[in-house]
Amino acid sequence: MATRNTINDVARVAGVSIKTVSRVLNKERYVRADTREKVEAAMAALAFSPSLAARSLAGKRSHQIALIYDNHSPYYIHAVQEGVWARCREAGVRMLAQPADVASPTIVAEVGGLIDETHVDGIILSSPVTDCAPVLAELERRGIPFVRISPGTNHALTSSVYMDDVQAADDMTTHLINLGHRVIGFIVGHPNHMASEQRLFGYRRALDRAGIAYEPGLVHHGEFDFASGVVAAHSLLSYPRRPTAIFASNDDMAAGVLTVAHSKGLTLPDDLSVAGFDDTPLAQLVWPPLTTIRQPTRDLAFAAANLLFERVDGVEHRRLQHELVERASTARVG
Amino acid sequence: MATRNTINDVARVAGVSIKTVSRVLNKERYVRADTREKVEAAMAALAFSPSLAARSLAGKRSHQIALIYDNHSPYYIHAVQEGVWARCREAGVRMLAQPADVASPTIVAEVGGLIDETHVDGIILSSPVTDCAPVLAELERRGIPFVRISPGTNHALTSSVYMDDVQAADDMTTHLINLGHRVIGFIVGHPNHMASEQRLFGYRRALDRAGIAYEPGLVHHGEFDFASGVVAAHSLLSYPRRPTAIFASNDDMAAGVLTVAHSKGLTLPDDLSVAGFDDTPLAQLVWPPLTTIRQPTRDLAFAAANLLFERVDGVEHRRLQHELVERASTARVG
DNA sequence: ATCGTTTATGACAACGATGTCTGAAATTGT
DNA sequence: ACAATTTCAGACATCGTTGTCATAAACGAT
Repeated sequence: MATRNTINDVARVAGVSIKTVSRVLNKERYVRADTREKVEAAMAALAFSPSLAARSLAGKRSHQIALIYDNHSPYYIHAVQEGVWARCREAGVRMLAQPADVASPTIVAEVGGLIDETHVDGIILSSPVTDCAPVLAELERRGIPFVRISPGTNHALTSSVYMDDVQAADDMTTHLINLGHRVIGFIVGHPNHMASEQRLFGYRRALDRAGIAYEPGLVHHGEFDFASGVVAAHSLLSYPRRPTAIFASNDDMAAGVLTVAHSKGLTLPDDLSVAGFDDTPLAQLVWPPLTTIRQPTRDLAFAAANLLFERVDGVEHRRLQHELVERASTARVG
Repeated sequence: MATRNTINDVARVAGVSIKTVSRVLNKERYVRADTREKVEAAMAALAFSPSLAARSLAGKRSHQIALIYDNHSPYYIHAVQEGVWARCREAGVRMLAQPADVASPTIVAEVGGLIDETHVDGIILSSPVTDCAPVLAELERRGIPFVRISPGTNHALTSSVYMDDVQAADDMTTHLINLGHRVIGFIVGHPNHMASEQRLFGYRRALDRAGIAYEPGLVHHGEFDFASGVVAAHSLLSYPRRPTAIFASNDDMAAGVLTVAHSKGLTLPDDLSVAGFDDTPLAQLVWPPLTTIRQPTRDLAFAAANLLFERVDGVEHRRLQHELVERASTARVG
């Protein structure tokens, strides 16, 4: 078992001091071009990778950041991890993916422990941890930089990246109205997620503008999962004023609606239009493929990491565009 | 910004030396009960979390392991991460989730760099990295412990956890035969994954046993994704001897079959039975819900981490049971 | 009572980098 | 040509733990 190559080995091979190797490694000034080349050649020859442990212990940076999430959609988490990871890779920084539970009383201790143990240079929060007040307070107290992906509250607090959930839900509702629908069911998302309220608000705003009265019986509460979509769909489809379209706050719940519709023998989309939200891969795997809102999750995550590395002074917010993707699950009202 | 609490602070508060704190932390012998209690009280009072960087630098262990994957199914990755993470949490070890690309020429350097940078104590490989020969050779060379989840080759090499893919595919095929199907299409998985061959083998074995001739035209090659399922389904459904059932090697491809069937106006499952494999959440989100093989992915991952922590002498293999889950996508032949 | 063994604790070096400081060499201005 | 400045490179302390070794206290056997 070969013993690890250290900065000392590189220094010896290159014929310089370890400090000079360190300078090359960190791209510091005051290294002559030919010296740098010698060192780089030595590093390549030894396949040298510096110990993160030693670097974070001695230096001010750990070259690691953490991504904290508590989200039960594998597709969403996957996209977020992918985006953050891609940016970290460019920056030569390691990403620690850390699941959490916003409902747990120990979440603050866990986040604090993570920071103390790993010395991470910064943190990225994804929904709903973005709006977990105790966690935010703890991060503020420690003065550790962090960026939030799609936060719902305290926008002034820190940098964040987001999309306009209100406008997106408005867009979709308007789209359904333009297809002639007047009785439109809506399934709200998980109460932990601030986006849920915002999407509901967008739905109401579009109805208002079109002069359609808001009808509480057409709105059901779900939890962003398939099962709650099924439950909500059953209620909505047995409501006296049966909707001609159902807009679910995410794709999983929309899939639940499709299943109920199929099991009742409805022909889609003629008997019922169904719309989702997020444009996860699932939207294209179901039948009929879902008309939905493309949420640029991967790009939001990438942008969040970018913002963290830029260390912009003060607070900066970046909004990314959503897009309505029309597929076969919606049609002009029959 | 509070400065980090160190082992020195704990030692001062508890009135002992730092070495004694270290002993308590690592559950070493030779600490009197009352001393241990004093130290533990001090640690709790200071909310002390030891620096992983210092621990891995000074000690032989880093309290970190890496999970390396190259898999394009978010559901699969999610389940694997969950399982490994749960076991790590129990063990007080951090999990580094590391995407990789088995087709990349730099994969060995990346894995080596990961090990050198992070000093990980062990590694868990998931398919198809499990069968990436250069990576396996590098890990062997370094003598770092590793466990593989569902490897396809070199079973003698290291410990692993797996399920019986051949038997599972045989079970499903037999199930379809028992429902009266005689013309059964099969969609093979991604060529990178050894499981693909094994599932094909199980399909053929079941046909043989039932005395049904193997017909190459009924077998199409896919890549474990929805799109390739669609392509394969189109071919199969226009084959002269049109199959009454199609068995896809995973759920995503099965979803592709469903979509093609729906778009051709077939009534499911009466006109066509469809079976999947894996029992990812997707299986229940599509219509009709898929009859599939439940692969205990999360438990396999948990067991893999367990095996790694146990450091069993030599090589150990653990097989977990699969299960045929019958849902509405399969029916007796019409 | 004495000795040997086990238990319990601490002093100090070491891990592999970076930060700080110091001084030599190269460059610039006059 | 000389002083002042900037550039370049190394010596050494340091980060927060664990490993090794030394030693004191407690215990058991004679």
